[in-house]
Amino acid sequence: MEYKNTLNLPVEIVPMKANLTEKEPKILENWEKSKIYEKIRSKRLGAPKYVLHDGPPYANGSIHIGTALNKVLKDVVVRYKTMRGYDSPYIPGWDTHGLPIEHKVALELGEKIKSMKRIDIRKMCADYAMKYVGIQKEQFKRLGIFGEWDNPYLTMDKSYEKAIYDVFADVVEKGMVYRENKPVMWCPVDHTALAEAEVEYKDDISKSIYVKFQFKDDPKKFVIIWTTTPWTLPANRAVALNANVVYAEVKVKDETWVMAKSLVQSVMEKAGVKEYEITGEQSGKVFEFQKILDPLYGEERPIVLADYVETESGTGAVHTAPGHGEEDYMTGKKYNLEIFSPVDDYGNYVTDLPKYGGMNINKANDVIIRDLKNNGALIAQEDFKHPYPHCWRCHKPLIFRATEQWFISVDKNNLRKRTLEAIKNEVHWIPSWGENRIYSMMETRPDWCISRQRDWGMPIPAFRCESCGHVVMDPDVIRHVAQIVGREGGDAWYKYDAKELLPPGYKCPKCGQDHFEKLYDVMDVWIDSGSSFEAVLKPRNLYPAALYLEGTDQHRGWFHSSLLLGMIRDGRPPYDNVLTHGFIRDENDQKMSKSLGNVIDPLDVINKFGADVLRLWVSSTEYKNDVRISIKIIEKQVDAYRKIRNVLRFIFGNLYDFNPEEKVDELLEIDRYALALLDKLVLDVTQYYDDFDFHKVYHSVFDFITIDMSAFYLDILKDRLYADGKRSTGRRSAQFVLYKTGMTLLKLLAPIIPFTTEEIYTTIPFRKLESIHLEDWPDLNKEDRALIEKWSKIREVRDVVLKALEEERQNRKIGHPLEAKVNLKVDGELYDIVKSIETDLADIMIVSSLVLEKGDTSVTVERAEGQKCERCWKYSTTVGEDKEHPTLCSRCAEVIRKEDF
RNA sequence: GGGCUCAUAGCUCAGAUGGUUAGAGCGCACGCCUGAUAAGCGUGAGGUGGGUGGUUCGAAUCCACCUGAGCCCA
Repeated sequence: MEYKNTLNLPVEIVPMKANLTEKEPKILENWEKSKIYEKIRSKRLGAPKYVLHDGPPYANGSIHIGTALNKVLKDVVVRYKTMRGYDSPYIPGWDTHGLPIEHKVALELGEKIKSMKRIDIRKMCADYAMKYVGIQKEQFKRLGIFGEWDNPYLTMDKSYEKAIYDVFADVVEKGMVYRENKPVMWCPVDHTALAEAEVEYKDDISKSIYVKFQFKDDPKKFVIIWTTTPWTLPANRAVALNANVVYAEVKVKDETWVMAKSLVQSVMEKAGVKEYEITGEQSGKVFEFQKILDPLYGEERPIVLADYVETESGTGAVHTAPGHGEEDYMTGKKYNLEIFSPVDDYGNYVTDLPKYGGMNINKANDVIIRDLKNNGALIAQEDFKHPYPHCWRCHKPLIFRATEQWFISVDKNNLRKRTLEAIKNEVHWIPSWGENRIYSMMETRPDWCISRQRDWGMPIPAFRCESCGHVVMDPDVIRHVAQIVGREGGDAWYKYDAKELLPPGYKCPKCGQDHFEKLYDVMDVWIDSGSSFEAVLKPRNLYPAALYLEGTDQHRGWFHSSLLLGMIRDGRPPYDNVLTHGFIRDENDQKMSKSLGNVIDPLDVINKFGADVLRLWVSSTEYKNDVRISIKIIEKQVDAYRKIRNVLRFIFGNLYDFNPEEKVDELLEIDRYALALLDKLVLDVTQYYDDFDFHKVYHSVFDFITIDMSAFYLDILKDRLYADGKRSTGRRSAQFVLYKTGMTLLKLLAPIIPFTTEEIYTTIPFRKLESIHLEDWPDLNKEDRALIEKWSKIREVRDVVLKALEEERQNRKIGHPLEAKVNLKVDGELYDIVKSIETDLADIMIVSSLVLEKGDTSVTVERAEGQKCERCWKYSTTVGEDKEHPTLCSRCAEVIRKEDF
């Protein structure tokens, strides 16, 4: 008789080879075909809601690893909450307006764009966005993200666009929108405003000059400023010093020049002054609000303080033209200076500017330098090479030029204060430092510049009266336009003329006339996405959201804009919790970049290893900080995946003849211990999911699988499963625990590896539902603490025995542990513990026999007595006793006789 | 330059309130098994806790500074 055939060896139900790249697409297909997501949704209908509101990624390219990280994290949250019994819908969205798309379209069009109508450019932008919405959608689905992919939100949806206007009308109505000059980058050749992304920096040579500004109450005292843009001097409104720099008073002939002390020598060399004397020094602070006279016009101007004034070059003093520089503008706002910008679209001074009106600013440089020389204000001049912004299209130098922009005031109606309080009191920030981060941003941020001189976005619904020039920004008008936009989309602004967009009979509130022109700025896209709570959540009755989950860059981005708009519209944040993740770096902690060649493409990972491997990687990281990825790191996850899969395969392979409906009357102690460990695992893992600590889920499940199951429990179980009678108490007890463990592990892992858990769930014979993702979370049972403690002591004894076995293996006394007989001595409490399971000790150590004695702890190993049983491979003195089965031990002989082979 | 953040074995991570020789898994090395087999089991070697100072009887844990890295501003 071939005794091997009488063993209950595992049957391969779950194949060892994962083959995810082929299986996952098929599972996806099945999900779609059987509408699993819809079934999940309807199963949770009426349950308490848990709303994770999706922040819209920008639709201008394939997904990258960061997007993948973000979406997988969201999916894990949503799947977990769903299994816990919440109604947790996920409505994915896309950010579709904005410069990056318009920029790409412009690149494709080239020169042609200059002759195109706005509405046609917009059409191309919309097409471009739609193309990538489609691409990204498929990529997200392939990652295993569950959501309403057939009904996502797009910021260019008509209904969404209407919601933007509804929010905006509110902002206007509350008096928070104003219009003011602000410098933007301007190309005088293409006469258009440019965004930072459209600017290229290259070296340029500028004329730098050193100019004397006389103190008002001392005609012999001057502050010396330095500038590389003489043409901005006519727009000068102040001189800025640094409060933390020491300024010297330098005697030059009968004059006193003020400049940074550390720069005196170099300035004097440039000015060709050989004889001078430092007669005093002052902190920059003391000059604040002193009056100086402008050398071109003789106007009185204040001295102000600004910490961007540096002493690397120049004089430690600069003039300040708030209409011609970002920093100057900030200083201008701070000191309430005029934002003066006397330059037109073509780079010429406006005609009514005294002295230089109508002149091109490039020519004006020389004229102004000459004038300064003539009136004695110029003390030095040189060429200065520095990086300077140029137009991406015509490659000519740009200028800063103030134009009319729209702003949302952050301080009107106490908005900033109320928002700061809400940050502290109404939102839970995870990790906790997020609160501090967004708080200090909100505390110091300037007013929100919301207008962009572009075409691809939501038009700012402003009209200008053709009679009196009054600019209309009226909430009722906006709501009227919103109705039209709700029907026809933002394009309506370009399709219809002003009369058709305004309410019938609308008259200018200033002059009573009724002829208007439309203005053509569009909104900052942060208004678009920041309005999503209005556009997406409220209509679906999902407001406010439980959670926003994005990268930490969104503390200034989406969290920030959503918060401000939420505070204005509803007086509360649109979210209760904000969870942030870090950024992805390579294994050397460097950021990913094409030039470094360290970019990992999520699609490559999916195509090579499978989405579940990528998701397993996500779950393994402490994503609240930055995380690392590389091929090597992914390959580690492949190993981990194999281990998990193999243990599940072993578990279910031993359950081929198990029927969970049949009662198992009695559990062995070690089996109850295994269940206690499982109970503890479920409790721990649940807590970790609740805390969004997915890496702890990963590690605790993985440790359970490898340490508690594979290396301990399952290894010990083999003899019982294989060699005991098929229906014996021992085998059925083990199978019951395996069944519990297997099903529980599938559920615990389902949010992380949805494909594999589904594959196994639909393969094994125990499935009750159509999909693992329709299952509920495992029950939470308090683990048997005493049993766990008792057995952890037993396991310590086991470690000592194992070590002794290893020694004798090295000494060639034994090979397989079943060749050993162990003599174990322990004392005290430990003896009592071990004694209580004495008959199982040999099996627990996986040796053929074990003799327990009381005494100082010691382990000795000798060759097992008796013969090796041909069936169970244990050594036993009972081998040979049975006449019918002379090569079997008594246990096996009995099993054989009882079972019918 | 400013705000926030991170830095524990090759890798991924643990390590309330400062207190015995800093832990786990993976990987690696060596060995066992060949009835989980492109599997399984055992043993072992790996850490000046980024660096320098300080507080303390005592610090990976508290403080300061420095270095490197990241996000957001300027």
